[in-house]
Amino acid sequence: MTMPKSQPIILDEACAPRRILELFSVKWTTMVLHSLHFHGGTCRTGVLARSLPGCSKKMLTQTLREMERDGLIDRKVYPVVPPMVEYSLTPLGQLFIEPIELLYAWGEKNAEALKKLSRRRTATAAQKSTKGASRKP
Amino acid sequence: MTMPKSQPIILDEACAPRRILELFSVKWTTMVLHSLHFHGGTCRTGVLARSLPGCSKKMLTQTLREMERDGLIDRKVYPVVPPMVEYSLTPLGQLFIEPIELLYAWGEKNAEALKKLSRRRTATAAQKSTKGASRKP
DNA sequence: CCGAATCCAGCCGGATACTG
DNA sequence: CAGTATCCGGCTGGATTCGG
Repeated sequence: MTMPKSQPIILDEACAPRRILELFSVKWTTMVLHSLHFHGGTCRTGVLARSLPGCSKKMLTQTLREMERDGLIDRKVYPVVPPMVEYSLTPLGQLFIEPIELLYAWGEKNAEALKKLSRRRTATAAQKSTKGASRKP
Repeated sequence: MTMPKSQPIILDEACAPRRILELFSVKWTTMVLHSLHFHGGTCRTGVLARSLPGCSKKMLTQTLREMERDGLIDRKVYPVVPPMVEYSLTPLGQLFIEPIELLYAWGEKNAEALKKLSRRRTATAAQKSTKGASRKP
């Protein structure tokens, strides 16, 4: 009766599940959380960096800043020389460990089936047109 | 003995769990899978589009193409007019439904706690320098 | 209704150099 | 060691237009 004939919007931008899927889609975030957890909930910048091959220093710093702003991690600077900085999971960050580790375990369990997933550049890499370069001759 | 003193790389680029986290980090992919599942495993482009507010047509098409290439979905074109195209989950795609729905449910269950996650632009939006624009006046 | 092609501003993200 | 600042090529992705 009151149901409109059109399809309902099932992934409203504000709903919690969608925000989760979006958080998971922020590059490096889940991996940082996983790595932090793996190291006991706290670890230094360098260790974090070394555990994330493929993530540049710049990317790592940016990600860490964002995560700090979002309340997922804490940053503690020790006034020593050479400098030492430790990142640790906040309670909110810890909350995410469960689903992340679940996903992680699921990945291990299904490693075989997942080999079929071939290339995975980063995202969309399909709009290379046939032209190459001619913009400003 | 053979263990090196340095920290091990725990998220090697080739390991299955990492590839999963990366797949989840590809914008729209999990949402498309979820939406497809929600609609019974198959649905038309338009319905898909309407269920993903915030996703432009172009993005949707690109994502669908990538997913098709990766074997996550199938695309079927009906030679009718007006055109009708249906996308459906492949067995590989179906495999992902379980963890995605788990995550989805987890999000609903923890909706309260997740409200703390404030802004979530898209990813990194922190490198705005102080300068603004002067390149080519 | 579904999608391809084109245009193009704006950001992404690596490399590098520099501070403390 | 940790982080910032700057340069800058190239991809991202929205808007629009055309086609069946």
